[in-house]
Amino acid sequence: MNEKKFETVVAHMKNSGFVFQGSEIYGGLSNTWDFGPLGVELKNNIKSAWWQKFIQESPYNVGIQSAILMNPQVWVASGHVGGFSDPLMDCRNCNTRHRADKLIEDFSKGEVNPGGWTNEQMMDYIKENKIACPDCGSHDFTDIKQFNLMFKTFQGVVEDAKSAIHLRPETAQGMFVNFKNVQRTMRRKLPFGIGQVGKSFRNEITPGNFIFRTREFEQMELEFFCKPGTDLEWYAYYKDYCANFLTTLGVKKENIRLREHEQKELSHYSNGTCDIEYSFSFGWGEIWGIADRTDFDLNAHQTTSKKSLEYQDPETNEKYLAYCIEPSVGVERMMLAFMCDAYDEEVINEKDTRTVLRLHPYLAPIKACIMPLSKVLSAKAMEVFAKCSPNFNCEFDEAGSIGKRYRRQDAIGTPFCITYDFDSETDQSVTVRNRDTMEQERIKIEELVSYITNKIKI
RNA sequence: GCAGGUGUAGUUUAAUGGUAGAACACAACCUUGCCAAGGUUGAUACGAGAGUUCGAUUCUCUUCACCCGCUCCA
Repeated sequence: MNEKKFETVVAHMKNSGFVFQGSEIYGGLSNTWDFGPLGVELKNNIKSAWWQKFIQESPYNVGIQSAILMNPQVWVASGHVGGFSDPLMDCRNCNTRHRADKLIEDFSKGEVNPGGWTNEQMMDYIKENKIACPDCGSHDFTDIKQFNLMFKTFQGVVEDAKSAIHLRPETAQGMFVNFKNVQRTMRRKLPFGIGQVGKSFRNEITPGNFIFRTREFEQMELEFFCKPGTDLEWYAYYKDYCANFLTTLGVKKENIRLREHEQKELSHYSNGTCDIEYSFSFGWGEIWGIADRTDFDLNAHQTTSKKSLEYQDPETNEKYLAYCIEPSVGVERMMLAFMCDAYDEEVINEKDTRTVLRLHPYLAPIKACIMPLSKVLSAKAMEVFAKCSPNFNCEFDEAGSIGKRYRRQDAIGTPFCITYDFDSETDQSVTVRNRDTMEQERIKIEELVSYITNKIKI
């Protein structure tokens, strides 16, 4: 996607009620975004599509909702406390940023491991060995600063170290720590999965690209547990399944690719990781990460909590830790991909273009707009609205010419426009116009709800 | 966080050391009977704060936000 189109899509989202800048009347807050009336509908639809496809329709999977605030030990076990804190410093000469530990590792060709060092130790080592900036060769570094990806806050009224807790940087750990609870209460046998949709928080050093990388975001994660040895099978299955999900709901095939991580890129615990990337204007951006995490997480929690998280196979009675396949996706990123591929400007003639948001009907914020052909028909048309509104999200519009009202709905992705005209009273029917085919159909008012309902399913 | 650029109605923009015009969009009324028609009227802006000045949207500083680059990976 080219930059100009991306900017157009972003402008359209801001102008039509999908996204607003966060805290706008106070001058905003860096990289925060509020979702407007249309944005929240779209997001909700994306989330319920995911829930339907990954939880509801799956014979294996169930959902949970775990707390955002978790026991600090969770983040010790997951590696977020130790591993997600990077010692960073800037080169004053060329304004590039570097990880101090990486510079030292690279300099010593892997012989020195600064893993447990303090900032002072690292700084001393860099000065003693005259390590230069890899980009410009100068020696003018700022002091090392620790960046921890997790937001810190305090539980209780006293702000002391004992009550310090973190906002979760991912939802996954909520599933791992509830492995036993879910398995026991839902009487699950392997394989089974636990899914969750919810907010996560990361104090990103470099957020940006509109809603692509923000510090507060929403994830849809599935932790799918299976018997060791069957993991690669499930890994392959979910790669396909996730890609299909995207294309079914309107992402163009040519705009996504599956990028398998190379061996050296893989985490030490992973048997395979694959990113589903979308071609944004700023390059290929990851929207879905599918990883074979082996038994790393359950093992880590078992060790740290000293509670057994083993599964006892009911047939063989053997005990083992389940392996885990994790497809993890960001709601906002997915939303951005859907918006980019849905946005279309149809040229009618030299002077006139029609902006159409070709969102999948399931995702469309508004499913139908009911409009009276003339204002004298408003009261009758309102009755049609009242009939529809309990079943799906719809809107009533009587302002402006009929053509203008069609265009307004096209621009926000509404798949159906329902016109109540002067014949409607006598034939008890309305005209339903389809956004994509532009075809019009005469539908009996009493069949209207089931007609629309059938067309907005996945 | 560092370096560079930007900041005028909802959007796109014009002009100016003497406090702002326009187009589209929006609202009301008239008109209109299935794809952005027309008319009348109306509301809405100099990102915020401080300084220089008789006076600042314009000059200076600070701050905030946005865009581009650097380590990130939903």
